[in-house]
Amino acid sequence: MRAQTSKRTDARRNRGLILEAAKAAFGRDGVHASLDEIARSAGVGPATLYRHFPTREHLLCEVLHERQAVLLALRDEALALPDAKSALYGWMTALGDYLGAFNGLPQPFIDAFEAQASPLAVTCRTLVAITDEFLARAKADGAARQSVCAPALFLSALGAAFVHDKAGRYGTTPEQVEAIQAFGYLTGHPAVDTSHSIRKTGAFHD
Amino acid sequence: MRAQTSKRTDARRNRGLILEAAKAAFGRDGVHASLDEIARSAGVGPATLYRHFPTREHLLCEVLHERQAVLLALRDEALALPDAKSALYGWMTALGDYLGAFNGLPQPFIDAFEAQASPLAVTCRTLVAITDEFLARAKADGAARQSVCAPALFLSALGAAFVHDKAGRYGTTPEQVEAIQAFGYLTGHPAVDTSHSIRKTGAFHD
DNA sequence: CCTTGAAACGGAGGGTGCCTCCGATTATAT
DNA sequence: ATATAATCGGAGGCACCCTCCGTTTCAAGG
Repeated sequence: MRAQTSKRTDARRNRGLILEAAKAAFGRDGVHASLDEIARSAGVGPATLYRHFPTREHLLCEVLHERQAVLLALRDEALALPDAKSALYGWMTALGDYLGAFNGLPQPFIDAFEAQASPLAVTCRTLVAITDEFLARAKADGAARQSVCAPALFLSALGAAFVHDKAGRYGTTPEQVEAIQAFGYLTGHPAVDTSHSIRKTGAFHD
Repeated sequence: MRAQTSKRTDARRNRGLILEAAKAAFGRDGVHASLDEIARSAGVGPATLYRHFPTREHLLCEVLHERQAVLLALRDEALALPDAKSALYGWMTALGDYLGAFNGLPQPFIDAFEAQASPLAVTCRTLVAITDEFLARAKADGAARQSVCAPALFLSALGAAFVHDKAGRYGTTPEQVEAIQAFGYLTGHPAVDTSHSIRKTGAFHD
């Protein structure tokens, strides 16, 4: 959250140049864009980049801040919807768009999930928390299944984002994938949602 | 499918050594394991590895053959089930296990999806075709939603596999993620399944 | 304006991984 | 036993990541 509060003007300037170059590179080449190349196109040495952003995740995190503002605006928009189901669906759509900002973005999020040291981890937790808000409201309204939990739903969003833009290549559409995420591929409900026979691993195992 | 049909015995021997080393390395380090390291641990030079397997995907594809036998056996097992829903669910579970064989395996599959030159592309198509069999039967039985198509379902499986083993890290379980994949997170059905008002992008947009 | 100390810079370079030449080696056929 | 063709593997080029350290630049104080 801290802004470019550095003492020297050249440092602030370079920081901005690097962020600009990184935004372009991540957008063009995905999250695995070469950091040396980013430094080069920003007109700074590699060491300067690493001094400002110790890891790729730090850089990525800062570049994402702009997109996060959009995401939070969409959250507010969705929160204002009277229908809990539409609100949750709207949030999940916005989340999907956010996670599709750069090619390969779900991967660092997954990694951050396990390494809480990553600067993305806090973002991760925030997104799960917001998801939980929408989910709780939808559950209370009967709009979401009772057995869904926020972390799993967030993971599901990561998985969907992972495959989202590849749908066109194989005779299907992103909307189809989203529909499976939202409504499943099977008909009916899992056993745990109907309070009948709560066996260990769901209805159809063995 | 062609076995080790090479002219010289040392070539066949090396091929086997490389496959053995690769299986261990992929299992330990995931699909991004160092190829030079695999060659080293197999006791051959890097060039030998690349002569036998021009790309990482070729090597991966061969290593996966063993697992594919298991997968096909599970398919037969599922095909024998009288219930179409259990059959489809069983297949999706088997597919998920297969895709979880090595850490990061979904990524090469996604890549193969777009580059039909990859040796994994044919595997990809086969898996989609099998998925389609189970899906068609389930649809006819009313066990699967009508608007689900096999490519989208396969992509969904890739997405689920991508996040599958990370569930434990964040207070949820793989089963939760599978449940969302199978039954969705929302209640009810999408508009397209009820033959009412087929608008372009589903029920909850805008 | 000049000095001066600290902050910031960036080139050089070490480590690793990918992949390919090409001279050396080895298997097989005659 | 020899010839020949298949196979091997080390060396090395290239890209990327990241860091050390001598040099430059800022800005505060005289």
